[in-house]
Amino acid sequence: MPVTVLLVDDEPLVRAGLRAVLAAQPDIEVVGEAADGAAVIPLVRSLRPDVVAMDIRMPLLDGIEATRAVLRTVAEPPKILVVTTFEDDEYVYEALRAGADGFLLKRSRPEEIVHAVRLVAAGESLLFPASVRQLAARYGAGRADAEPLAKARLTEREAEVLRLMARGLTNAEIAAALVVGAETVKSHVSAVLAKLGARDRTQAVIAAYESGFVAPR
Amino acid sequence: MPVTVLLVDDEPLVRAGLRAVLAAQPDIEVVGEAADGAAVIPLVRSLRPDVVAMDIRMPLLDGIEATRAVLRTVAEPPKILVVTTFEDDEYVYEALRAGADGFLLKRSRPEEIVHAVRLVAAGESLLFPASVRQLAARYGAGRADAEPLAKARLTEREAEVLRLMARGLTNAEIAAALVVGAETVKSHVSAVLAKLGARDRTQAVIAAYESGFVAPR
DNA sequence: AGCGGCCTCCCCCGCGCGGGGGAGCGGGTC
DNA sequence: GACCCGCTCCCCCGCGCGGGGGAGGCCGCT
Repeated sequence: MPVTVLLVDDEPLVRAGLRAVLAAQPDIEVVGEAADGAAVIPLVRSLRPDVVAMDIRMPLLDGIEATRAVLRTVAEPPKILVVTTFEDDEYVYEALRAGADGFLLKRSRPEEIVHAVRLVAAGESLLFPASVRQLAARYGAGRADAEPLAKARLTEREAEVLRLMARGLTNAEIAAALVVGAETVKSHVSAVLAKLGARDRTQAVIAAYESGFVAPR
Repeated sequence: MPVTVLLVDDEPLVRAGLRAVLAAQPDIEVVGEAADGAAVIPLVRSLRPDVVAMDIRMPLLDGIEATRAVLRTVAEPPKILVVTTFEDDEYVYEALRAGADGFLLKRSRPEEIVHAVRLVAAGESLLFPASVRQLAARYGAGRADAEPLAKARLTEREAEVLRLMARGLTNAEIAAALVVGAETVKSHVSAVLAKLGARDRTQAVIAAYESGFVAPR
């Protein structure tokens, strides 16, 4: 019986890479993919994978929150293997605290990736913070640009407001649609902008499209 | 004769993803890989690829320097397709100044990646994902969705302004980017809004996404 | 019972935005 | 030459937007 894996990453290219690397192994089977953290829980329920390879920086629900959500809501949770780049160093520990079973650098060689999946599937735990620090130190002398959508844990109401923003509605129209006051909408909009790292509603809508939160028709 | 491609990225996962996406095409052949910019030149000399898919952020020699080096030292240089994670203006312009033939976001969908490789191999140069979509919409099976913008018939300058609007820039920033006055940008924005039937810049950006004028993901 | 998160609503305030006009200039067409 | 069009820049003006605060009610967790 092969190890079944669910891939969760917002970049199709990374998913394709993981799939190519893992599917080449006879004892590993990729059973599904997700592009954001919000889609993980239903997929885990229906596919019941042994391992979830989870990116940290993702739209809608980041890997840390998604890890917490899976471990909190699923009866027999899969092993969580956090897949990260060096920029996410700070978040690695948070992910491990959230209950992740191990982490993996995207820079890893294919053999290491395969090895990591096998190990966590077998119940081993991968903790190599030293190597992460090394890599972070080596490459970290670069930009400090943000991860706008990663920390974006929108509440239900905020997500609803963002959807309406992404349909071109003004605050007043959103208020009418949701049957609340205009000031309330302003509060939600401000919260959305802050969480997305957007300067104005236009940038928020762009982020919504870019992250796949809303899809062009 | 298939298009031959050399993959240059420091992350094996990204290389595997590109390879998986490109190798699935009968008319594209991945002839080699490199993990840093320094290894590119000898590989280009020996493999003579049609296209080099080049990451920007790499150890030893970044993609921009590697691009310059290849174009400076190789007799019949390949097309350089810069593959980048962030839609970062400075890097993009720097890469294009260095002689790159186009750039591609890692967030792009597989079809867009394949399309981009084919286009640069054919001698087309793609400056922005938007132009990729435009070309795709023009040659590919035209969707009815593309009509609002097709009918709008934006002038070149207006299209440029819309592109920058769709990247979240304010009027002042657009003015700075285009090296014109703020009042000029206002005029163009007004013209764009009128032609798109948009009430504000947010609706204009939505129309840009919905029509495929700019590409998500 | 306390605490924190979420949703709701309110104030003031600055400013970017968009509409309404107008105008000069170069290039192309007729 | 007359004409149109695209690009450029300018004026005034109203208003939606977003930031800065604050506040009360509800719920779930501890």
